[in-house]
Amino acid sequence: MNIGQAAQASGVSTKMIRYYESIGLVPPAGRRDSGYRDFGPADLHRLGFIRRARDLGFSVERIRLLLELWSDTHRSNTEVKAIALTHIQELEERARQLQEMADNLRTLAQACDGDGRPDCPIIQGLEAGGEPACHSVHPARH
Amino acid sequence: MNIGQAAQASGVSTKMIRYYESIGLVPPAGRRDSGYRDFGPADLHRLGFIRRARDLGFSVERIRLLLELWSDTHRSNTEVKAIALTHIQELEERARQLQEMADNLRTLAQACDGDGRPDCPIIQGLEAGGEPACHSVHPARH
DNA sequence: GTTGACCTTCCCATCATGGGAAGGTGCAGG
DNA sequence: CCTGCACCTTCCCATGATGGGAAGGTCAAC
Repeated sequence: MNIGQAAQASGVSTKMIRYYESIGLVPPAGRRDSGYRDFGPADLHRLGFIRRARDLGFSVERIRLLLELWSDTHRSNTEVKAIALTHIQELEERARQLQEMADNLRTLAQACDGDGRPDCPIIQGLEAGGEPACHSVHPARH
Repeated sequence: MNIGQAAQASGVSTKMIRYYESIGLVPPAGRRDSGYRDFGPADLHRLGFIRRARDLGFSVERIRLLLELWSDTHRSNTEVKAIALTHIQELEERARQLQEMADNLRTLAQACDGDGRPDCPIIQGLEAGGEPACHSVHPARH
């Protein structure tokens, strides 16, 4: 199977398949005499695993861990679950931060009539935004 | 005022101040005889505007628009509000996608006991994840 | 044998940010 | 005056995951 067909079957682009090979996330594909890569069912299986993990937002490095656990028949599901729970927390933290930005901006936007006059509370909020909007330092606080 | 002091006062790192200057987001700072940049109150004001906009998740290009509107005394607040509302939608869309990933993963994780056995529904879900997971919806990268 | 679709490698771009090297400036203490 | 240290300058490189595109080889159908 050529790389294009493997891409279509797995849902991973040809660019990404080559990239994953280059960083060792998948083993080097077999080659035909022509130099073309040749993919078999096991390769597709692995690529599908990777794509589903990416669809769930896992980073490449986390996927590398998951792949190791996948191929380890003596793995403990405790480790897998720990990775998953950590990832869930990170996803929710990022979602929460984005939503917080949206909420803050909406507060500003609600004060703006948008009626065509030059007067604009949104601009004013950015201009002199009260406090330094507690950003960089300690994101802990829960 | 040196760049380090401007950085502390505005909450924008020295690296970022130079970068913003290089891409024309802020005008070239004045220079002393030594070649050191010299920042005045107007520069700090602009840097503070930029930092607050970034804290709200605006991209550099959007900030460029906002800065133009800021300096345009005849601006209409309609435009500003339109940018803000568009941005709110994008933020909430991204937050929603992240939360959806978290929810999907949590569904898998809840099926996993994490009791130390090799059997793991999370790995199984990644391995044979049913549907091709609807590829058309990517996390938006602007 | 030609054509067009596919493959190969290699380099470059993104976006916002930081790291670090090599060298100049400024100031305070001996 | 000299030394040291903290700061400044520019320049290059790296990130993470992805795509674009060029230059050139391969394959299959007509």
